[in-house]
Amino acid sequence: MGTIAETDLVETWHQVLDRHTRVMGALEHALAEHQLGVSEYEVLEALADESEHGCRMHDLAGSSHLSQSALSRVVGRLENDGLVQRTMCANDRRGIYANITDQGRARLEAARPAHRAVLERELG
Amino acid sequence: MGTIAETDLVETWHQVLDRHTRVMGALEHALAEHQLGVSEYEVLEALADESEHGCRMHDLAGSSHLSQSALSRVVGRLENDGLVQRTMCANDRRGIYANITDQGRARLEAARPAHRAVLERELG
DNA sequence: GAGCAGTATATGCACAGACAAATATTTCTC
DNA sequence: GAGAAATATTTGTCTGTGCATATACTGCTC
Repeated sequence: MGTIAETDLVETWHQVLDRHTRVMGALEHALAEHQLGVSEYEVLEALADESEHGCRMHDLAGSSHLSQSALSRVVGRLENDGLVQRTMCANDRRGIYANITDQGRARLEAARPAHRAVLERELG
Repeated sequence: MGTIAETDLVETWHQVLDRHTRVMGALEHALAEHQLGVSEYEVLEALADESEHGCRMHDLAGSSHLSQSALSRVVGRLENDGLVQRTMCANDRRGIYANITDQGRARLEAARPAHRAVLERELG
């Protein structure tokens, strides 16, 4: 019995891995046509749901599956592309708010159907 | 209705991502104490289930979630560590068989409980 | 059997990500 | 209020991965 449960567990994990790899690959491919990486899309998605003043980097890192340094670089790329703007926080001058720009919102909305289509095809 | 289904789909994907990140991180941490990466462990695991003569690189790449080049490097590392041996195939001299060594089998068995424990804790 | 398409593997290159350290600012403590 | 501990962010560095390419070999076609 113990052996069977163990085997099932490993099998479950392999299935998770397979699904992750498959969906991730398809997303990368689909988003590339919109000049977006998967991480970039996710950050834009998170920022679009935020209120006016944007979101602190720290909180953004918490809600993404990225490390703080990785997030910093993703936002850096997005800022270079004009999709996000970084502004210093007045209260706490350590903090930095990331705001999605109109251009960022437009890019996100342009890519959203392709993103959704992949999830429907791969997970539905 | 369409909107609700769409939201669920994105949420499902985020859950998959979260779970993947969480388990992956825990596995990396647990296997590090056995001087093994997640990919290295998976390849050893696959080779241990193989018959005597090992497995062709090509087939191994197919059964892993890695690209062909990534697999080549993983096996290279494992060979450097003495856990795997590469032998040319006599019939088809393009082909290369990867065999797990006794040392590789020992390392795998040493790490297996930790691997299983993580899966039980994170997926069970 | 010479050449050519197909297959198996390894390598050059570029890039994204993690960890640790550096920098800047706040908050706590005395 | 001065210094110390804590927090937020960026950057240096290293590693693993994918794509494209190079190399080696097979099998087909003529």
